[in-house]
Amino acid sequence: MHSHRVLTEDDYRSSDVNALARSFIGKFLCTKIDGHVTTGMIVETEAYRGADDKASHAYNGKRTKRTSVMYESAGTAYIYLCYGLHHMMNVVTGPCGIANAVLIRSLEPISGLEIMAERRNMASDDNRLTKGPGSVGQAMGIHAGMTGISMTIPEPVIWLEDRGVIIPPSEIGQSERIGVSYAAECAHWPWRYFVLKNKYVSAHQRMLK
DNA sequence: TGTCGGATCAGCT
DNA sequence: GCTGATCCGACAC
Repeated sequence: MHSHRVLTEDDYRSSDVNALARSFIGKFLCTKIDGHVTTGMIVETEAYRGADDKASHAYNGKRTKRTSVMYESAGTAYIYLCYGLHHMMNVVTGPCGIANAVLIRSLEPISGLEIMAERRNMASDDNRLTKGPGSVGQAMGIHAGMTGISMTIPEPVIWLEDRGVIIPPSEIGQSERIGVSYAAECAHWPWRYFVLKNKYVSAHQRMLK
């Protein structure tokens, strides 16, 4: 119950990015930046599949300076700037060279609430502290300059932990992904996973079930 | 070299 | 519910 197992490359290597996105629900995202440790339990994720997913930055094998990180080994952090101000935290998954990724959209804050609140310029009990991917990046001190770093090396800056928390399948909801309406038929793929009724989950109104 | 728009959020109304 | 903030990557020219 109180084991804190850091996820290893094996935990990220499955080619089933949806299974991984679902499995990350209830895991813990942790950062240690300038000596400040912050952690939060993951309550919302989305899967992106490079090969055939028009919502993915790596759709159809697209490779640019930014997206080259997505082709790195499983357990690499892919972080990019969105709308010029939001730093989006993704975990590269799947076999090396397969550009799958899981976007971490929301956390339930667990520790380091004061530093999170300081970074967010809001009260530590505000439920917007780690709600939505831009908020997660800001609260955790994650920025695009960190893209490409490994989450599986010793003493990582960003990592995931399994703390033995099991979210029952009946408490996990599924829906279309947020903000990808441009992605044609892929926009409707139900590749978003979230903890039902959790107050840190974003965009409740778009839930399917 | 220039233009376009996005895997968003907070603060209003 | 609406809107401004804010900027770099991607691609057209």
